[in-house]
Amino acid sequence: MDVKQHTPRRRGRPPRQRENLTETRELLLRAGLEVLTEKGFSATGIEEILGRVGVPKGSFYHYFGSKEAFGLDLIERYGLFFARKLDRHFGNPSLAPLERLRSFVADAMDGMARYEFRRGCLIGNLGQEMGALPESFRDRLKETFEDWQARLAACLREAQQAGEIAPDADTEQLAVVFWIGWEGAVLRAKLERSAKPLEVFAGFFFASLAAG
Amino acid sequence: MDVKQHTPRRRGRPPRQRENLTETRELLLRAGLEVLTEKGFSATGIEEILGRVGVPKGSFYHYFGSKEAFGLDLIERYGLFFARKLDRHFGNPSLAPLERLRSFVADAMDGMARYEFRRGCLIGNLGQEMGALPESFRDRLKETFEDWQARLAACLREAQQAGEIAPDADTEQLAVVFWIGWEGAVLRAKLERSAKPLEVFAGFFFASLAAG
DNA sequence: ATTTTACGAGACGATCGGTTTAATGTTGTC
DNA sequence: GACAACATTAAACCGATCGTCTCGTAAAAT
Repeated sequence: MDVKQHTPRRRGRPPRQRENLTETRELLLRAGLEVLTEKGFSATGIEEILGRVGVPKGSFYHYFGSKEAFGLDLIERYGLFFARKLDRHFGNPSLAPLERLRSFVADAMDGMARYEFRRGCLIGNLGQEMGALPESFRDRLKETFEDWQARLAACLREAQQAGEIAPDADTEQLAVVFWIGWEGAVLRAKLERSAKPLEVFAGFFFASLAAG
Repeated sequence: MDVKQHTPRRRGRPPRQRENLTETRELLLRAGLEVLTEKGFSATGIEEILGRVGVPKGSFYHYFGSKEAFGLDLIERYGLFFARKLDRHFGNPSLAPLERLRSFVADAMDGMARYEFRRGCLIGNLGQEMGALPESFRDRLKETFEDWQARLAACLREAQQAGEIAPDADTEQLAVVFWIGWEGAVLRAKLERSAKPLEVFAGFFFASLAAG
């Protein structure tokens, strides 16, 4: 032991650590998100994504190990993106807790309208497709929902402390219900190309909080 | 006018009118339903369906004009199958109206459990996939949802007349909400391979009816 | 018997899927 | 500047896809 461990000083070009690994790769992920939220995983070919950013096919496997790895990356990325969005709303101190949820709803409706209700939720899309997806996706998708649920549950607890919802309400369960219904509403909104389903579900949810 | 319309008596082998038109064709539709509720439309190849029933490829295009036509046929078929199921429950005179809805929920949960939560709802599946589907599917899917909604709304009206839910409740809207949330719950049930999401959503829905 | 139609069977072709390969470009160190 | 290591990509691979095509057989009319 104790071989000369003192920096073997490898020859040749060193791998780039950061930054530009966030260039082409970044573009691919961004384009992938756009297409997958619209068409799903199995229905989308890798070439469509490549084509959008003008990257040749051979390059894909330089940046990602496989389509599956690309998908997993996308899930994590989208999960974080969405979690930040939630935090932005749920952590807004200038609104009452329930108003924060309302502001998220309005924001999400806006987001869907911006793309004419063609793009949905990546996690919901892949969840539905799960029967045709690599099994490795399942846990990631579940975790993502659990993460979102936890963030919403925290917001609902605040609402409870503020007296906006009944003190005996099960905020944990309510958070679960919200995401179940919300994903259903996103699905319908995509189908009908309308914000109506989102409105209807959110309306029902808030009304139930008030009454229950 | 009034040409001799009296059965031109076509020559050749007549098409099998019934029964056996419910043979190969029927088998293909049945198998198609199984696969599509599990994997969706785009992820499923026609050969997998053929393979399941041991029918050679050439036969497919004898019975169906295209994969798209097959899908449309399947939608109609599933819509009717499900409508009959709804009628069976919602028309059950031995139960109070709301109990009828509960019995449907129990039945549907059973159905999903029977296949270990691998198969979902065809209409929901295709709705989510809409971004990658022939546009002809959209109207059929919407119509199917509207049909189910109407049937549920009728049941809810009966519940209202029976005093099970508030007299000022908007039964039409409630029916819409139910299917939005239910489809979301089916999605999650498939993802988690568990009946929990179905229970949770149904529980919330009924609680809201009681309170609201 | 012969025609006409229904149905079964599978090869075929064109295309497109994800993936691999080997070659080319690039940027460091020696 | 030479060369080693890394970055990038062109081109090919191979299997699967949907849909077509032809051909063979079955069955009922003429």
